[in-house]
Amino acid sequence: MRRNGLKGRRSDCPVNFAVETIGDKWSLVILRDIIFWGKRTYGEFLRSDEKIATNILAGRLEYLEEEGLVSKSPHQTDKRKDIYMVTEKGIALVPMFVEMIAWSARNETWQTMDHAGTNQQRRFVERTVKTKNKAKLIEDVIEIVRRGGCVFEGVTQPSNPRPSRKRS
Amino acid sequence: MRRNGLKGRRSDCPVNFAVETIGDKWSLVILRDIIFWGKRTYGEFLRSDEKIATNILAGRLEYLEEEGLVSKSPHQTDKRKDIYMVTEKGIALVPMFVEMIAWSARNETWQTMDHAGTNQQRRFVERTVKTKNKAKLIEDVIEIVRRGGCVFEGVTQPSNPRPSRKRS
DNA sequence: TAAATCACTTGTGTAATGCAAGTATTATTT
DNA sequence: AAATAATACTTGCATTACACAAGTGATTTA
Repeated sequence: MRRNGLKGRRSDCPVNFAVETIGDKWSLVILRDIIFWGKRTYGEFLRSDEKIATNILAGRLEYLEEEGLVSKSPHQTDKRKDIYMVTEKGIALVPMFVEMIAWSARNETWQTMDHAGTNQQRRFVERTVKTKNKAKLIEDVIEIVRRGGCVFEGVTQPSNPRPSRKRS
Repeated sequence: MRRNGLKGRRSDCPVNFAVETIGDKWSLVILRDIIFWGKRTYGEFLRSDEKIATNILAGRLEYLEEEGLVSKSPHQTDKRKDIYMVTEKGIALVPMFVEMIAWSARNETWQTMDHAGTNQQRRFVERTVKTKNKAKLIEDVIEIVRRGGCVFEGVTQPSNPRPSRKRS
């Protein structure tokens, strides 16, 4: 295999590689929206609870596409929209997502926050903590996502209207 | 359990919680130094390959202590130094570290970088990817760290001399 | 006891992120 | 058909995180 410097990274450490590649404030949140919530369009990402700014979202989607973690393709019927999907490279992050969720769920600070989630979410989070077979859980999620599905089905938010300018 | 708002977080999502809590450019690198390399002092962290700036390191150590991920205690014999150790809350991140390492190791961009690591490192990275029993690997690491050890033994870097000011 | 080490702080510059407003294109409503 | 609305952005500016260089005081070593 032809090796090629540090590619602008601070070191060759795999922990550092992950931190530098996906350790910003938004990349994993966007991938979560796709993998767990089945969101696929710019507008759907914008409507997430975390309220990403429009310019940041545009930049992160461009970055994730460059990194090969998501793919972008035109919407079949609506020419205004593009569809963002997670690639195999992005799906490879599922084990990390599961451990991140399990860590948060075991963290007292998270536990003592208010939670507004559905039963479906609560059950999944609990499963990441309690399962005796994490590999199976991870495989299940990967299979669902490979088939074009997502972990929590049928719950994308409707859009809010925007105030209109009066005509001249 | 008494719940208590979002504690300044953007949402109640466990993925977002992890991103906001440890998703900066340095927290996980410092914890890696403790858990994997057995580093314990400010100076040892400074000498890591990633070359963290002195002020950033001071800030991150303070933050990690506040979050309860590391503990700080005076050095037994050298009054200039403090010893930083990983707490149980920090040890709980080991499964995430293992999956991060496995993800990077399976990522082509990382694979085609130059690697200067030791055989010990290479074997560990390979094990995260190839093991049939990830739970065992994780338990092994946690046990070592709980006993005050680290994954890669006996390899902390010596310090470099600093140019001296002449006396008046 | 001078020099070196150590764990920082301070000052300043740059990069990432955040907010509000605007724009071009396409879709929908009247 | 024309107006309105929706969608996916961009632009300009403010703020926060991180980066670099140079110090400082306490302690240890030569």
